[in-house]
Amino acid sequence: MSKKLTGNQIRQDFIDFFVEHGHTVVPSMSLVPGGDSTLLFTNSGMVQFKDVFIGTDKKPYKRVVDSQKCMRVAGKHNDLDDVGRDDTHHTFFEMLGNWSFGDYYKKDAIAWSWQLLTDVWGLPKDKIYATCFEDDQGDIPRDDEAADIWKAQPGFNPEHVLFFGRKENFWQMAEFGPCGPCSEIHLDLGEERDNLRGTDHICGVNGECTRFLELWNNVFIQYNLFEDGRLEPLPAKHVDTGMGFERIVSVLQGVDSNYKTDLFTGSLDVLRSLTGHTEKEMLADFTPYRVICDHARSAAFLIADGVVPGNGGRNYVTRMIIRRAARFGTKIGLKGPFLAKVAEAVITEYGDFYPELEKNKATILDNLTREEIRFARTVEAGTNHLQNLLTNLQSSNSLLLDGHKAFDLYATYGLPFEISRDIAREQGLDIDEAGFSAAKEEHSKASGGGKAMGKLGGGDAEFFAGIFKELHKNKKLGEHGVEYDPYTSLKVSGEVLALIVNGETVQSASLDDTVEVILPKTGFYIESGGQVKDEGYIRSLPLFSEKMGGAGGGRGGWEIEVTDTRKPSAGVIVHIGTVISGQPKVGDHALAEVDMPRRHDIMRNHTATHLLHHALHGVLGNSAVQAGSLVAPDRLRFDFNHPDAMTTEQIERVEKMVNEAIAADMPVVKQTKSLDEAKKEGAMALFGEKYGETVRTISILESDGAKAPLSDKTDGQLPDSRKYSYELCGGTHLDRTSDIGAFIIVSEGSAAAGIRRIEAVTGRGAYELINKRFKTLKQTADMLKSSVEEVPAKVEALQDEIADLKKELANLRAQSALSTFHLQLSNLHPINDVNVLALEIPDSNVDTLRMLADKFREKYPKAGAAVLVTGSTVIAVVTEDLVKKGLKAGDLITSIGGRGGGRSNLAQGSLPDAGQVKDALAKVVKVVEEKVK
RNA sequence: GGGGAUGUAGCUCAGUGGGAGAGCAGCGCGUUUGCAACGCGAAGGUCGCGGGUUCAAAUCCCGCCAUCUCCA
Repeated sequence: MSKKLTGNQIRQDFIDFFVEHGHTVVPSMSLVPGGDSTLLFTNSGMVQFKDVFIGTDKKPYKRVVDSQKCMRVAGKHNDLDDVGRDDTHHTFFEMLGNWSFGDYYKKDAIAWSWQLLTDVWGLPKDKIYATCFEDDQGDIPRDDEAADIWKAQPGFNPEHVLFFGRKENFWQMAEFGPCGPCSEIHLDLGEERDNLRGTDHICGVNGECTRFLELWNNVFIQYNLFEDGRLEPLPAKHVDTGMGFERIVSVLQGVDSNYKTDLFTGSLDVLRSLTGHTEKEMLADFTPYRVICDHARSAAFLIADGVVPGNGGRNYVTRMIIRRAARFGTKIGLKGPFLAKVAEAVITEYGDFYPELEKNKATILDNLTREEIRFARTVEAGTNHLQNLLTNLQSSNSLLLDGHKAFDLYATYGLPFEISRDIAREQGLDIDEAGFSAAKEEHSKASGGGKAMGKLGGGDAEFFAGIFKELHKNKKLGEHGVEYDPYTSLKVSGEVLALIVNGETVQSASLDDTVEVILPKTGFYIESGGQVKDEGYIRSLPLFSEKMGGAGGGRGGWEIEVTDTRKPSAGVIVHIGTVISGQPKVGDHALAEVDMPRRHDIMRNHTATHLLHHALHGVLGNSAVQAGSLVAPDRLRFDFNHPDAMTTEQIERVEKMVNEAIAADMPVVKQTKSLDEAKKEGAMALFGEKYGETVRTISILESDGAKAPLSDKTDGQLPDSRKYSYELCGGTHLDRTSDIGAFIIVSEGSAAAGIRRIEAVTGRGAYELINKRFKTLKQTADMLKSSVEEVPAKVEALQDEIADLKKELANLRAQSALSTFHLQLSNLHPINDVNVLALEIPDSNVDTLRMLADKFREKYPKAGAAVLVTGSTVIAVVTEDLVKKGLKAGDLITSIGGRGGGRSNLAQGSLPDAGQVKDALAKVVKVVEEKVK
């Protein structure tokens, strides 16, 4: 520990050490776990190897070393509010790990841990403790093997082996399945690091204070736990280790806080330059600094992995993290967006090891600033609402703001509780915190707190794994199981290996049965990467004899219509369909044929999707990355990160670019190569997608090489031409872009906050759309008696004409109404000193009647009453002095047989029977006479 | 995925079933001018979209869309 290592060196030391011991370096998987819907974020190193331990995935290597990005933020207890209040917790952290998949075991794992910690990094041997497993329930044997290995390490104090029970030292992934004992390495940091010094507490390994630090966990996966409680040794034993990167860095740099390591120095310096605090001032109120640095780091990594702030799921977590950081920023006097500056420091610190940060720098900074601005707006609007509430509170002589109301501010207007409380307290008021919590609880329940997981049970997988084992044993299937080739084998013949009806294996199926069929090989595409599954047919083939009237036609011939294809378990692919003729039997020879026209439509849409993706980058910039995709036969849907709606002009440019690429007849080249190589060449990979070691790449080439390869190749050089688009993709694609035919964007809209969605059609779909639209247009042109080109001008002229006519008509009607009205007005004879007018004005409307009513009142500000009718609409107006005498306008309407009401001096309604207008009007005079008598 | 809120003039918003408004911006005219402002006038609206209830809907109910927001 003489010279101080940097964080980056420490990470590299770890990796180098295990590479020297034969490990392969594997890059961290994305924070968004691919193919695992049960997990919000990658939360430990083992996530990307989970399937290896379960046995459904195999890797080409047996020893691996990595540093895995992890997020722990939305667990059972939402501990986000606690992160940053102490020196060890983070939302984002790195987990260093070395792995053995059925290769080395406890002996090497422990010895290497010891060597790395003591020889390479020089930690004091007498301060290191190791815990081993001893079952507190007495069922599982004590892990003496590990304990003995520890005691044999040179310089290790044998008394430092301690035994703990299931809670501390037994690891299981789930209720059942692979599991095993683990051995943790703890470090005694010395008495001075005991935060509970002088109090009565357990001071030891797994104790209560901070003196002993858990550094590294070595998990030894050696058992398989069955549902009946049976524990069987696994044939292949694994090692899974994890060391908290930030912890080891703090130890090796001799600091008492993760936040005092050089991992955070850059961020803290930026922050201090913004606040103007000295280091001493900063440490005196360290929490805001810790929160901001931690959250800025998390947000930067999340956005780099495509998780932009939003209002649902992972995106929501990103938003909460950013907003919490922004809130703590105001606590140390920061005004306006500042997180982008902190994130820049994060990118500088981590960019070398995690190139995705550098690559997405602009997106990261932009998203942070946008979210801060959005948050500021939300807080301002929320504060206005709060102020209204507080003002009401003060005028009602109350001091405590109702908790439900405060929660409403939070849940509906997004104003954080702390901000509400601070503002209230500034005004000598407070908020009912208990009521707030109660409301929160209610809300949490109302929005589906106890929602169950998806239907993805493990039972299916076990059932099919059993079938696979059986078929493998009988040499019907190789060790890789059913051969899957959706690219070149669209017609495949083979023996029916298994039939499953109603969840049970059967020897034969009958007409109309829904059946699952396993064949040795298939070309049916399994839904993946947005591309939908294939449909098609499986038909019986005559086995030995010559053809008997074609496939499915002969005696014993049968046919199954395939509607779905799935991979329920490693090595097994099932075709799901309905028997539409005959009786399929296990052992029959069959031909599986993909519905080719449908598949061809899908391929057009998939290749077009890649062209669209590229065009979006060209028009909107590289931050417009894919956020979701659907490739169906009749349409394609593409979601991508973009903050604003696209303009019509942008949409047109994108559409044009894609169609130009189609017209250019570009070759589409499919290759398989190593993930590393593809990434190095700059192939676009998708967030949240799980890739194996070898990947399939789709390149669309800008210019046509003379002998461009047109089908899958596993080696060889591409012709010397630039790549127009280059993506990792397992989907099926055309050989040339011209095969797409045409590409039309049908709609552009919003899919979620910050995510836009484009829907488009190609090929046949595009033709149908064009045809339909053209027909409509032609029809319109015919109706307008114009050419298609002249339609817009014609319609515009028509609209203008209609508007003019409408105005003119309205004027004429008003004039005519006015003249009728004036005529009557001048002939008015007062009855009992009241000027009564009852008048029908044909072809008028409410607005005109009102206007006339006003004129009436102008002329007779006193002692006037009028009823005006047009069609079934009636308006009554009465001057104030008469209202006081008891004549209300609404009553006037009802008393002449109408329905309606309004204000006392002006009412509006209708006469139910249009034929009775004259009678109704005749009544007016009588009613008025009656009332004002 | 679920709960809540919002959608009215170019912008910020008011308008709790009966005459669509204010402030700012923009336009015209005028006064004044050190900067600037002030006065007057006109214009600008499918009240998000679609149904329903009602004599009558910006307003009430239902559905959809969009935006904001919380929860999982």
